[in-house]
Amino acid sequence: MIRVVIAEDQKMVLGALSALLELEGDIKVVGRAADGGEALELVRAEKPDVLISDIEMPYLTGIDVATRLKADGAATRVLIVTTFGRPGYLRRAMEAGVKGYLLKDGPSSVLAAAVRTVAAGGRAIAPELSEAIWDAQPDPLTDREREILRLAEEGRSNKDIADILDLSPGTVRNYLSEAAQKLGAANRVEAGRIARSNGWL
Amino acid sequence: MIRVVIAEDQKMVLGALSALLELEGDIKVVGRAADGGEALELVRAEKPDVLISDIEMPYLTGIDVATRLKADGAATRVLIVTTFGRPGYLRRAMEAGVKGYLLKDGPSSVLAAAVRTVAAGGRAIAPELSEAIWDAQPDPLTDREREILRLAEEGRSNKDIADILDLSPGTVRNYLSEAAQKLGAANRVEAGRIARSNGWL
DNA sequence: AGGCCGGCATGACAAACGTCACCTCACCGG
DNA sequence: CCGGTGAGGTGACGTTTGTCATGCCGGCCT
Repeated sequence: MIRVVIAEDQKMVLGALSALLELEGDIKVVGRAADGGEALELVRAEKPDVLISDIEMPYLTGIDVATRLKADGAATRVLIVTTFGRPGYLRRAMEAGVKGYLLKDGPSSVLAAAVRTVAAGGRAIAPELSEAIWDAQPDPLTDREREILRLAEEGRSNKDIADILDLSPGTVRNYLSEAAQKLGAANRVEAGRIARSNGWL
Repeated sequence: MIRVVIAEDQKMVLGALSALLELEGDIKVVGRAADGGEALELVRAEKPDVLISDIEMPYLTGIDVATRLKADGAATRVLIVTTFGRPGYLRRAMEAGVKGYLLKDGPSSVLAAAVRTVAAGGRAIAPELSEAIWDAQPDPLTDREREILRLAEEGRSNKDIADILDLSPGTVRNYLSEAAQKLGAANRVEAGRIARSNGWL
């Protein structure tokens, strides 16, 4: 019997995925979490064979959880199920020691199979992504650039950002200009979109 | 036996929701659609008691589908299940004659109950929203403003937008300025965020 | 016909942005 | 101790935005 914990912030989806897996004779859902913190606690307490997790969750993302479990040296294997096929996400997930990465766009029938594969020590990557990982350039942004870009994305002015980060407005301009160049964008808005679509924000 | 069709573009979630409902003795899933067009065809063919639909779907949104069914004079009642609690969406949904509106954030246990309520002719609105609908101001934007704001959001310059819409750049600036004032925003980016978070884009 | 929009345009001005060259200073590794 | 190197800053310059007042025109209402 494969014991799994599921983490997913949309409770309706969490319940539905549980129902889906409970239909399988060889899989047992031993825990449900609606955010990253809960997921981590549950895995530590239950030591399931597999953690199925979304990426975008309050407080701790699925990748954060995977990173901490890896640091723990936990035996639980992580299977990410997410909406976003962004190469940057997949890359970071792999670096966090994740064993499986599926898209919610994909057929639900593959979920149980992926759980079994991962529980048995294998890997399960959504086919549409297994190729994309090769040409996934690494994140070209520095931490500062990322931070500033995130604020710029929210519609804040250079001065606002400068106040928040305790920098000079000129420095903010420089970082933003640099980021835009790296990303091949004509302005902050486009830069934000490009970075986000690659999973770099 | 309540016959339902489910429309949801994330196939994994579609499968999971089906599984969840199939567990109920009195509900039968007679069709699954992964986009708005399919959903419409299926409902017309199957004439189910209830259509459970997401809003954001390729080609036709859940609200579009509801609008067309209303125009058909179809007996099928529509239950929206979506991620977004945006007042504007709920408002538009109600205007499209939708009978139920749930959030994916809510507990999965309410889904079956909502299906029964709606099938019986009642209404099922997520409690966190039933109040919000009262103070949902109507969309203050004109079509032109909306159109221009959408392009501005993508990082395009006034000149780009002017070329696309065959207007003068000055006019574009004026519309954007007007939209920002209406929305209480300091710039185009903030305006875009505000409009989007209200479901006006 | 007269009046009143709504959609579009212009011109002017200030503020915010994007780009570049160049500077400081702390730190780190020979 | 000296030469990188990297985070942060400055100043100048041109471009893009945001704001406003003003004007034109084609419907539309009465």
